[in-house]
Amino acid sequence: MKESYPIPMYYRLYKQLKERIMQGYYRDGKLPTEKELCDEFSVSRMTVRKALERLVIEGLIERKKGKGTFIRKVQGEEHLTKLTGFTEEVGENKVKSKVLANKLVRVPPEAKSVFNLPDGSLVVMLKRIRYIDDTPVAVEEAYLNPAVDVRILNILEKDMSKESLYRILRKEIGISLVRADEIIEVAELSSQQAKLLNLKKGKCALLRKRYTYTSDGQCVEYVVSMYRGDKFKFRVSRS
Amino acid sequence: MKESYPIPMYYRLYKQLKERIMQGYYRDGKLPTEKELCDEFSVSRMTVRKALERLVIEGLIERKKGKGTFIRKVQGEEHLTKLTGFTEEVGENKVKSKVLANKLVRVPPEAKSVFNLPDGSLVVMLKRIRYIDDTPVAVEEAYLNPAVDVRILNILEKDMSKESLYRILRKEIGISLVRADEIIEVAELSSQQAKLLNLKKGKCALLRKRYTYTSDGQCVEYVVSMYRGDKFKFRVSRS
DNA sequence: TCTGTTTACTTGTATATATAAGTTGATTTG
DNA sequence: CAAATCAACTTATATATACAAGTAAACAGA
Repeated sequence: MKESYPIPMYYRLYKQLKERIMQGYYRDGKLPTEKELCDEFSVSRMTVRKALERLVIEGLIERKKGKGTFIRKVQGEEHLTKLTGFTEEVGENKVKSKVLANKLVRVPPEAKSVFNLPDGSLVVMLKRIRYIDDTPVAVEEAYLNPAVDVRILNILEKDMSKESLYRILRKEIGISLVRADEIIEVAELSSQQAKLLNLKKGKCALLRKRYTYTSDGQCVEYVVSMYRGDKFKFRVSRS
Repeated sequence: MKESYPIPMYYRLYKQLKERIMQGYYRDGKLPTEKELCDEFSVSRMTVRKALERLVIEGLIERKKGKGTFIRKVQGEEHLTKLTGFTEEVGENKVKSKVLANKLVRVPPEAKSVFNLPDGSLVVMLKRIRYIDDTPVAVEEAYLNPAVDVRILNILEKDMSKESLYRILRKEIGISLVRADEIIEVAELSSQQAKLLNLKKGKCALLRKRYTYTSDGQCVEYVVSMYRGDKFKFRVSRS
């Protein structure tokens, strides 16, 4: 990362506490009080609270007024189940993928500003055809921002025809995905896309652009997906 | 500032700002500075920041150091992070409607079970063409469940070419709409729909089915809308 | 004119402090 | 002994203050 630049204290504290929680340092399931953390790290209470707040948002800890701060047993399960990738959406057993590309490319213009990267930066591009029951239903092009965590580059080495991208980001790299913005529109299949999906050029499809964000608001993923219009519907729950 | 309310100030501020953003109060897409908000609401900067932080997490606003706070609205897209009707989504000044029907009909089969009504019950059906800047962009067929509140029948008497349906439901009848489930898919325009939208039959469009629920879980509205595929995008925020 | 520099304004980080409101256990009181 | 109270803890809310770091426009000097 950008270790040479001054990293905010609350962020370093957040990282360190997260590390400790994941390594089982607080075995009794209880974190020190705010006061104790202030003393241990020689920071003010607000700095401690800001770090703890992030852990709450990620679902790692839970705080109770008058009692203390506790590690959640099912760490963020609820958060994780809501925001899902294709594999989780459809069900692991029926879905297959064919990897068309898994390589470094220059950041595309639509992602440049959300990724907050300079022109010409390299990002991981993963292009896959998605199958359900051996029928091709979508072409998906995902761009992943390695500035969020360098281990994202490890994806290049993986066999992504079997792996779930979101599982790797969450479980292996430990990135907590908390929000996604999607834009859904109608589009016609290009000849290339039509060929990949075994359809005719010009057929209607659902085009979904998705920006996925981590708990600290960094955009880690930009996906452009083309779904067969005759096979797919999107369900949205608003409140 | 000392308030005897049980609801925290930062939360009320967050709610109010959210409301304002939704209503288009900050039309230029820019929020006041922290200082200005401090002065307007007579609170400290931390309270303002805490309110704004929530809006950032929800993806409603975006903040830039040295520049200011900006509303994350992409122009030409529906702004649907809140539960809104068409009028609120697009902005009251630009939208017009033509009423094609406003009458009692038998409950359609897709709505019968969610409305929890016996076969052949009568419901209000409101069919409208929606215009933005005098261009027809959608055909909308709304079914309203009078079992939720009999005053829904009053809609039959209203001139719905000017009124916002959601305003009537919320403000006049006092129904609180809290959740909506939507299904978005691709569809081709029927000859009738094509004629209404001034397009050719068979053109691609976005078909949205929407079920809107009240706070006590009753389904009050079922809407089938056909949006021009070339004019509309749906924006969805997931978390 | 163009190029740095200053200056004012923005958000970001951080400290210190005060008060409120739940929780818990010890202490007082009937 | 039992119940009420109190004291000491916890997190939650809120204020005031300070400085850092980006941004942009005004300004000065070559």
